[in-house]
Amino acid sequence: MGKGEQTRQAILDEAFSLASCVGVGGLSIGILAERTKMSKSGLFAHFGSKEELQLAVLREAQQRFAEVVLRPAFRQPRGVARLRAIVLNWLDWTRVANLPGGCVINAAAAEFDDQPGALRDEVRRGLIALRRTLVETVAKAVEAGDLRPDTDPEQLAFELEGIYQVAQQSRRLLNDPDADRRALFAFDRLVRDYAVERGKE
Amino acid sequence: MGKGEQTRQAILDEAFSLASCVGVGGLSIGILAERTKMSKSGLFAHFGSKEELQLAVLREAQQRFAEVVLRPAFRQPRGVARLRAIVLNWLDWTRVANLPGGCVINAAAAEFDDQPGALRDEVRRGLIALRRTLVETVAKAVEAGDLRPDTDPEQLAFELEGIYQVAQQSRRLLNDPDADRRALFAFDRLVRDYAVERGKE
DNA sequence: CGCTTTATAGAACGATCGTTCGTTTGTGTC
DNA sequence: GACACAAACGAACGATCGTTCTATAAAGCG
Repeated sequence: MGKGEQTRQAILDEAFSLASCVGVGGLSIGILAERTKMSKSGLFAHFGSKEELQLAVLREAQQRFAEVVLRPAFRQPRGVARLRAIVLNWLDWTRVANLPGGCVINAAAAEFDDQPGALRDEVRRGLIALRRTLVETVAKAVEAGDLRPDTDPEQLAFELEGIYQVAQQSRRLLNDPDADRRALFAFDRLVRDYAVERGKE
Repeated sequence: MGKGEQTRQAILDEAFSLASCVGVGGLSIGILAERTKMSKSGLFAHFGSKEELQLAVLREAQQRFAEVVLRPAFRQPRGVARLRAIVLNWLDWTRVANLPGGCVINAAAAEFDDQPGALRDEVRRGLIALRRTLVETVAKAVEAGDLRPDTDPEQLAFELEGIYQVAQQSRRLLNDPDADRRALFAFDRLVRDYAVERGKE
């Protein structure tokens, strides 16, 4: 890796955790230059525009999410176990990744959901991919016989995302120490609802 | 109402719908002055600082939420009927209120959840009040005999907020036309889970 | 009406924003 | 070591930001 790629990555690291606090839209080249001890113009040259920097941060976030949340979970056997692993990693990922100010992607989703442009498209792309992964994981849990055959994977994935989002908000804004516990409780109840009832099948 | 209060409200109206699109943090006095056909300084004088303007917008949002979502629902008899009315109004409130860019409060929650200050405090206060209202409504549904006595109102309120949040995201960002239907489906399943089973009681 | 108070306008402030340009420093290669 | 190229810098740009000040216009009241 050449010098250019190296510093670019260092900038991205700093931008990533900064965006966690101020949002992807709140990123500032001046402040970022200050934190990385670079000149504004020197930093700027690595991206060509602020939007390109923001896009790079979003892509970085998605990549780390896949590494930290999804990939380890896929070592679990297909079925509810894998689904549960995803939820557990998901709830933990702001701690595992360097995200002192919360999930970048979720914040960006709320920020850009009504502002057409490349940033919104990128966020959208990422969330659609995540949703698809969830749907497929649920579908495999059905195939594996963990969930009832009439389970609607899209509905279950929908509800899983809701659990995650409210957990984040409860933990971060309301300072609710029980947020994770409640999220897991909701997940378990959800899965129990859709589970095949072993005694009756 | 004097002239001052009148124009202040007009500014707030405009700021409210503008914040829906760009976020409470993205509000700009210059742009707001342009939209209201006022001078920056003339507009500014009504609030004294940008932060005070932002706080006023947040308070306005909370007041409208109470009027549009909660108050009508409280005309329903206590119990699941009232709870369902809240959810229905809730899902509709970005359409009923002038919120072309989505729920101001939820966006602000994601924006300020890690930035200490008066704005975060205000958002927090509003969301805590909402959560409490939900909890009490659930508790009354238990008293009314609609829900099982061992129902945990805080848990149910927690999950209700999750349903709302994912519905918003799915509708606004993913353009999912089924978002509201899925949210209602989740609500009904949730309530059925906690409902007293009439045949067995 | 006249008088006091309030509301609005206009110009300017310093700060910061993203961006451009020319130059200098550094890196990697023959 | 010399050369070609990439990387970083420093200064400046025009624009916009929130804010302040002073002056003008309007509103409210006797």
